[in-house]
Amino acid sequence: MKTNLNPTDTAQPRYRWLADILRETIDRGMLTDNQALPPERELAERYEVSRDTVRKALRFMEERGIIYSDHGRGTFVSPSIVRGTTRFIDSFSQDTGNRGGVPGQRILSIETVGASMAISTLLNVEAGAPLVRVRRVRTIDDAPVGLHDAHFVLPRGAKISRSQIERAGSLYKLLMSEFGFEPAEAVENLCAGAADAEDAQLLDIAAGDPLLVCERITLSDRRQPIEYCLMKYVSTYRYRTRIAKHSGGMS
Amino acid sequence: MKTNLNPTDTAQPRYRWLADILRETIDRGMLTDNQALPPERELAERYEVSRDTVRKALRFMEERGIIYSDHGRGTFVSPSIVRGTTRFIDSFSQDTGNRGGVPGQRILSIETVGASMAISTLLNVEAGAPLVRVRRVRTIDDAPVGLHDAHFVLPRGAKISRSQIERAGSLYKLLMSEFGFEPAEAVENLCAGAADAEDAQLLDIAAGDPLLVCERITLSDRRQPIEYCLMKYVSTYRYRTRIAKHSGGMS
DNA sequence: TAGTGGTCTAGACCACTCG
DNA sequence: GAGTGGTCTAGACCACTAG
Repeated sequence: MKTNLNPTDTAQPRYRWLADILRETIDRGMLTDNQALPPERELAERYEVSRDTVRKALRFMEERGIIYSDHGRGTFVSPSIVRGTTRFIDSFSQDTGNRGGVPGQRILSIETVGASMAISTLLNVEAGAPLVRVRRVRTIDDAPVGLHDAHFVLPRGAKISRSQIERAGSLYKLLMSEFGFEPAEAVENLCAGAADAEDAQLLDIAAGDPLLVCERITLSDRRQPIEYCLMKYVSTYRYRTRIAKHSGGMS
Repeated sequence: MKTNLNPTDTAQPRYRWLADILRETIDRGMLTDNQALPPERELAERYEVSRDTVRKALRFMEERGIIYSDHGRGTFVSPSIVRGTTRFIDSFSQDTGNRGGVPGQRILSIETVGASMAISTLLNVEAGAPLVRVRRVRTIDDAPVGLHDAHFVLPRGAKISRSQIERAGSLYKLLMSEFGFEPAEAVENLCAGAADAEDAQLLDIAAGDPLLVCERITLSDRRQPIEYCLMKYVSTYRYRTRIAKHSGGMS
């Protein structure tokens, strides 16, 4: 059985390899909205893997909103409205890219501040502990759409500079490559707000205009809070998300 | 092996039964934030199931933000900030209940309208096709917090009445029990908006005040769009969501 | 090195859908 | 009834983490 005809075998599990193949088939348009994929047993035979491995690939894709399976009927391609709606961390650049816009940023300030009571509690540090605060204007096609106000803990003595961020291309890439920052999960809290004078000036809108306010806490792989970010978006900005079925009584 | 000592065996799969047990252990506080669960092999032995079944239970819980597993380290209880943050359909009543508030509603109108171009496209019906439109004020502890404006297709000739909704307790329960409405997935689109005169009057705020605007399209099990709902929330309302790690290059 | 989760297999049987 | 996905098993081996 051990056919080593696995062309993309760069330390990648077989189910991921299969998922990539199926994903490409869909992306190429060979399979479109609500069309059925081949049955699991057929995929297993065709790609010379066990049915369990096929199922793992399918579940992997289902979690990402690419396909869905119905008991007794088959497995189908998710309609395009749904596909790609799953949110991931660092959503701004990704979302913007997905929608064909060019994401950009203007760094307003980088400073070390003492943690406020509110933020120190969230980040699980002592009030007054030194935090790095980075404020930025986010842009899409050079138009300002949002303000990001990020607070995070850096290793003692570590510093961060404007040119470093620009060189890395992204604040998060820099934090990950240089400071062991490894986001695993995040919790977001959205609400409506009104622009104050400063927001208005930076976003080129009027004071009092409505804003989408999003607070985020990012957790490390060990589930320690490592970042708090306050984001404010103008009313043209869209936050998309997908809600999967509540398959069971577990809240 | 077939130990039939499965106390909660009401047509429930074994992995769900195990998940329920583990979930209860956590809810009771026997296991708290970031504490390790017993190893998979031990759970398998203790509960007399295969390791694969244990893993299925753990993945089921992980999807719901209750636990997380780290390769080589173990499986741990998610911190409480994260637990219960996963969004499901019919989020309003659930969220409100979770946060200790009493969800309520005031039905403003129930009418049959012709589908607008925008909505007909989304719901995949012809422009002008008859749709049922239900407008409601949602309340928490009797205070108005949001407006829901739902549009959906009903079987030909079917009608819906205020008393029916009130009897069923929930619009969605009624749609599910009486009209074969079976939501499987939904896509939400959030942005900031400003209250117009009518919004303001209904929500007891001032015109121009910021609102959290949320559009939702609900899909059936066959992934046909069955409902469009426009929701507007006052600025004190919080929309919480969890973002899982982007585990892999698949967008 | 010991212990943990991650991947994979081959086969069995059940539950559901649809003609 | 034929075909589909869903559950479950028993065992093997790999990959990662930590003392």
